[in-house]
Amino acid sequence: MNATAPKGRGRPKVRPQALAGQAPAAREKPADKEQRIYAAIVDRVMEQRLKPGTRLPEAALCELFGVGRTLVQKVLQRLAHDHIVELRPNRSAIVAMPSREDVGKLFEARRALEAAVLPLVAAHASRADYASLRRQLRKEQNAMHRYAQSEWAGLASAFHLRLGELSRNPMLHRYLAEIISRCCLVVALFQPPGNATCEHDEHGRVVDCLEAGDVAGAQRENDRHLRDLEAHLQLVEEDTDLSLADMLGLPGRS
Amino acid sequence: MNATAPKGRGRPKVRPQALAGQAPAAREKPADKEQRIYAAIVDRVMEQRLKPGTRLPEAALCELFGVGRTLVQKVLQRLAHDHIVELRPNRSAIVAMPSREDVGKLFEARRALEAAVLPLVAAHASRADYASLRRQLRKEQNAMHRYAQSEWAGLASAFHLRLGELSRNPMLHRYLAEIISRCCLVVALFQPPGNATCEHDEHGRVVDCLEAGDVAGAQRENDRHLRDLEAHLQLVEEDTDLSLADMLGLPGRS
DNA sequence: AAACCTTTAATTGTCGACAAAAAATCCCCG
DNA sequence: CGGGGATTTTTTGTCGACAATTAAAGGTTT
Repeated sequence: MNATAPKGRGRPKVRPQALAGQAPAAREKPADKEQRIYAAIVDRVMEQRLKPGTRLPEAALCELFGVGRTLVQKVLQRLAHDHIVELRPNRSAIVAMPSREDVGKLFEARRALEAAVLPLVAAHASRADYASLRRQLRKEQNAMHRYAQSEWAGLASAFHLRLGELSRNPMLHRYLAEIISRCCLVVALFQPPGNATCEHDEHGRVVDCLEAGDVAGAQRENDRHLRDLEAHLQLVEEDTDLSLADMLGLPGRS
Repeated sequence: MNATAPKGRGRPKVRPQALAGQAPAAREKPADKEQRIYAAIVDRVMEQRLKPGTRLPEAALCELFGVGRTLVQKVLQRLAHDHIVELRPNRSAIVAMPSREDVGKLFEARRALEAAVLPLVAAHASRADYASLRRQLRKEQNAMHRYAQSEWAGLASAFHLRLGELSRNPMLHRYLAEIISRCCLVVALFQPPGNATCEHDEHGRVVDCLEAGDVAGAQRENDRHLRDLEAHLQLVEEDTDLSLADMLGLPGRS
């Protein structure tokens, strides 16, 4: 028996993957431990380093973050509530894998919610808010032109997230944040690397309309933008059903 | 020392209140235990038997439902995420007490969300759906005319909830459900008993517009209905701050 | 060689235990 | 008689322990 080909019985051991970036050096407030773990996982999902379908065993997370299972379970519970992870009974939690139907409903909800948010933004936003929005927009374009995709993906999401924040409504902001993080998941799932949607400053046009007081126009532009985004997804899914159907439909010659 | 006036030291014992209706007779699926507890508490809040500010100690819930603290904590976590209960560090969880500002934001979010949902309802609803909606409406009116307030409150909420369901969008449905349950909380908090808002079939008019294909009209009617509802709240709050201010402002003569 | 059964380890579900924090009471002192 | 601490009790925060479930590999039979 050698190490490369374990011949022992039972289930093969899975090696805990590198996930946590920073180790907890000094003692921290006990209340924020949970938030730290939650944020760490969400960030990894948003920047697409944690791909959909990745298993998240509790024990591994415990070691990585240096906490007990109770904390990890609480975090997983919250992540599951936000549909970031999928929680199956008596099975490992996995990063959520939305189905094709889910994606349709997800974007439908996003369009509806952002359309509902825009009037509030127009009503509440001050000149300084628009200025900071423009600043963020420039950073975004900068990243896009540098082909820094992973960074750009985060910034593009941040724009929409900021819109939710500018609505000055905590609940709508939270809902939008949840939907956007799910959309990042979908992009990671359906968009092979390198295929970035080259957007021609669609965000900028939304801000233009907003600042000019044209709410309906902003809604129209944003709706079109989101539909573009959805349409550019490569709707192919490496499903087990598909391969099984192939194997059954064609009598294998090997 | 007698039982009516405990003179022992330390914190006085709190008696667990009657909360759980049915005892778990036979063994049930372990997966649904959590759902049962969650639903039980939400129901009590919706029917306003659990009033805002009521303390919910974990140990009491454990005894009442016959489960360990882990389960209870999971449920409380979920309830807190939905803003049904408020979870303060190292303190008992209490049924949420939204502030006056929260109420404004809450109704703002509700108006925005329902307005966003209505077009989807009009797009997806079949004739049978409208029929069942009408049936529900009649039950609601019946309860109103019988002055069965607690029942009516539940049915009135159920109407809006059903609208979310008819949008055929699980996310928007869930968000609306969360907002509506919070609104029930608010009504329980700001509306003294017996003061029911006598609505003149405002729900019916929404359905009329919807069935006639007049989405904008439905949105207008619903928006007005919700503003009415908010306006009828008695914006008085028996706050500890208020009574304290009273005591400090007026030199007591007793 | 394919299907079935057995074995084994991984993994979650749930619980009680212990420590820490907070609140209410009592005691002491002015 | 009132105020400030010490004390006790309650209550939550967190953890490891044990049982139950699931998945995977090995072995066996046809």
